[in-house]
Amino acid sequence: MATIKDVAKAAGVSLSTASYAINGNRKISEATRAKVLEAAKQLNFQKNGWATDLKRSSTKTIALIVSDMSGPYYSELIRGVQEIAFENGYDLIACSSFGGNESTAIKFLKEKRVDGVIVSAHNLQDEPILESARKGFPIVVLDRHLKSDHIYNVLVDNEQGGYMATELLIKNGCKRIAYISNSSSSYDHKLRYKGYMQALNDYGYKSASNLNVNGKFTIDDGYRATKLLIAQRNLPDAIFYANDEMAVGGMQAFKESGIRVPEEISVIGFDDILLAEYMNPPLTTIRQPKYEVGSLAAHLILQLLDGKSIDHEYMLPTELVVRKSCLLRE
Amino acid sequence: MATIKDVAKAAGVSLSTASYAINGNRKISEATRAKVLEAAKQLNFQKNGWATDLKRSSTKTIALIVSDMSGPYYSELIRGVQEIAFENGYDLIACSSFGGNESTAIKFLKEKRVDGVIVSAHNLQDEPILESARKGFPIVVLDRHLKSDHIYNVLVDNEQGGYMATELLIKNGCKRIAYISNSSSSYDHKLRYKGYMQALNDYGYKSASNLNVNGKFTIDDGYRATKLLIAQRNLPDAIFYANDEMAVGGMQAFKESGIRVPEEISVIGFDDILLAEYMNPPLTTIRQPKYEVGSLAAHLILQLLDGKSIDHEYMLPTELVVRKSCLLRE
DNA sequence: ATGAAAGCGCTAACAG
DNA sequence: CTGTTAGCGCTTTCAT
Repeated sequence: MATIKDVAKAAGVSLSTASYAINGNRKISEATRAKVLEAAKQLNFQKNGWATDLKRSSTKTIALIVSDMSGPYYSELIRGVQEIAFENGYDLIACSSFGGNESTAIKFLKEKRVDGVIVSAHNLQDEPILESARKGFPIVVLDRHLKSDHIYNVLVDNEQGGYMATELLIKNGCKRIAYISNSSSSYDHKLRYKGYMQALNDYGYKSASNLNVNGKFTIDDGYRATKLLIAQRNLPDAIFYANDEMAVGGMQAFKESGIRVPEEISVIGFDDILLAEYMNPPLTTIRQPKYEVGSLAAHLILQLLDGKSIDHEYMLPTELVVRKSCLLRE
Repeated sequence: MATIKDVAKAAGVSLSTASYAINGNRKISEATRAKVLEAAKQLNFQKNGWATDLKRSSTKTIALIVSDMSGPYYSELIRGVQEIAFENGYDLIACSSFGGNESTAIKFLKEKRVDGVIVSAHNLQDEPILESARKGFPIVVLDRHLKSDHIYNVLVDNEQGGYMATELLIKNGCKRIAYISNSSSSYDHKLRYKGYMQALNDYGYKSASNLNVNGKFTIDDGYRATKLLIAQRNLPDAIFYANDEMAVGGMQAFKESGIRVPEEISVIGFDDILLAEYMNPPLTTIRQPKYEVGSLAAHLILQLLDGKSIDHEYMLPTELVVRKSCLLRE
């Protein structure tokens, strides 16, 4: 691949002249510029942006690390980050933490210099993140609580959400309310569970059943967990799933078994993914302000890059979205 | 931020020794290594991976460019690329072409050196892609036909898909079949349309109506286009939407207007996004082999990077997925 | 086993 | 207006 050196040689000018010409610096004469540009075209020259960044000591790009670039969950979040970054002349690149400590994510945290990083990946441990935080390299973490000088937290009030979900079920007249989650519960899921227990407690109920399956909060995991529950033949009258994807899987399982939602069992999810609205029946759920989380995170990074000093913790509320998957019993 | 230079100084060794120690080269004595590592820890040293890449002339990462990182469409595709890349020790980063010629995408094509690029973004013009193609920098394009020495195409047989969709409708007994798409039709959408017209022709039908809305193939655009069609009060008995998202919007419009799908009107989409299966009624559609496209693209990049010489064009078939949104009329 | 020095591709301060 | 030169942070050959 041709370098700027080759271009300079071909055009018969010095390195710097070539550089100036290519970057449109005005002190180069039209004639020379044309010569250089022509040579560049001939050689099919493309500049190596990382070399530029190296020189400039800034990449003008921020990285977003997600646990699964391909999941339905991240859509809105990404949009939030994207828009803010773009408006401010920053690039956004996303990479996944698929592969754990060997993952691209870790490399971006530790090696590939970007100006800032937003981390939303529960399958990443705390240490690599903590170790990566350093002055001049702002990190915003989204789904966990991490305290460190150079780490900032954007949190969603999962506990409140869990509480609201459970309370709705209770007020609807459900007596036996189960919670289905994942055994390797992440920070936010633990809080949802806490909210669930709190509500139960406040109203003098106790947990009907509390199923933790191994898995990754996917549709499939929800399906399997629910099948298990059905097989045990002692169905509660409502289930609070730790997230929408699991709820979707659950509803599928119920449909297959001829159990009607919400007539026979109420279902509530968490997140409000796109799918939720289109389910049959439409899924009642707790909405996370995903777009807001994303754009806030981007804003914070930008402010930090700007040398501003800001709070270390931000908490955003959740919102109950009532649709048709929960029955009002009398 | 501390550099390796600082570490070397702090440890009282030379630059090269520090580098060797940090990279685990065995010719460094245990004592020195320990000293260096200690200094690195003290200074919170993190190496700059781009500098390494610059030196090594390889980044071991491939970039995936998509038109909308946040859309529901790309999930499977990304997974396909991700898995293959990861298995082969490559990193994957995704960036969006949001912002057109100023976008991060263009920078990755032209400036930020990665080892290879996969492009799936209809909102990017041909030129920047063509201009970026050069020896030793493989580009695989997914949603368009682009001929150039260093560009490789992975295509899905959209025409066949369009044909199958239309044929199903015809065989189901629909007489008046409309096609709803986007005016700025991209390459693959044109082919879908061609398949549609071909089928109509083969069976001696003609197009009932052919609505092109301005927009971006989103749920919302489908909704608006359908509302328009409804307002015109001369509904066809089947609609072939250019993609699932538009079909979803269409079904929403029908529901609001009290028009029953499929009893009063049959609906078919294209892509088979996650949502399709969960619609009410479940959406009949044409499946694109998204995962396969992604993994094939990744494989190609890897082979090219390996110096192998391969075909320039690959065509994958589509598949009809019959669900409940099309009525069998007699 | 360790260090000096060249160089990856680029920019920019300085001199002319 | 153009060229010389130092240097961004790192690896690696070659000497010692």
